[in-house]
Amino acid sequence: MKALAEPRRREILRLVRDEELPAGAIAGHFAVTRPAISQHLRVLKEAGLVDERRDGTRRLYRARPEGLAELRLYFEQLWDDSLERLKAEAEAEQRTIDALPPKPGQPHKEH
Amino acid sequence: MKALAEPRRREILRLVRDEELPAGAIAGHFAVTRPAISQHLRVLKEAGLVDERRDGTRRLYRARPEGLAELRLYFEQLWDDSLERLKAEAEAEQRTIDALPPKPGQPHKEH
DNA sequence: CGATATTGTTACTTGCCACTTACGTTAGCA
DNA sequence: TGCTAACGTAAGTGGCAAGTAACAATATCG
Repeated sequence: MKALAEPRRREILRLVRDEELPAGAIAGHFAVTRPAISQHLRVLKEAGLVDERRDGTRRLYRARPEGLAELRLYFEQLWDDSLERLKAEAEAEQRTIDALPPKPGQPHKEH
Repeated sequence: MKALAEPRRREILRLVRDEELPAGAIAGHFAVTRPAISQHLRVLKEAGLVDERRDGTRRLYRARPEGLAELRLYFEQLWDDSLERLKAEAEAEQRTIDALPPKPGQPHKEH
């Protein structure tokens, strides 16, 4: 998640999304030095967002679809949970109201 | 996107995901001071991820589902494009192979 | 084996961000 | 009209992260 916070890393990820690219070619697309791109690639690799393959002295990078899918799932779950919980909570509250007619204060709802 | 990079902000967002909470109650869940939480809330508000509502001296915060949906859409698009492009590329390569039967070396796929 | 090319790694500097302390603001109440 | 409570805001500090320069590692070619 933190790996995607950096705009440059998102650009890199978009570059290697379709085709496998060597580190030098990736660095050629930006106005920063190769070491900077190399570090970005390491962050992306550790985050599971890109795959590295060695070919001679070069290293080819490509986006890892599973990593993207994982992030997508995270947001989907956050969103769906929001709807589900809202519904479940409304129902539970309704049951509480039905069960305790004269009680004025809600006992749970803690933190 | 950068707003979600901070773990504490993700926690805050999860807290106000279901129920509306005043700033003090939110700060009570963490070991940091209220001003820190206040700043986090401002970032989340500017990112369109939470809504603020004033009630007397208090300010109530709640997650904004549209903000989450937008982020989810971003990842979905990134993922879907990845699949589409991968398929299109595979088909294009297949056509290339079909078109040049006696050529020993692949013209593209440069390395 | 020596020379070159491609890349990663380390040490360092710079800039941003999270946090705290102190102060300002607004609403409710005696 | 004061007094308090619940916030936000401003200024300052510490730490992490991005970038650069110099160095190290590995493979290819003569």
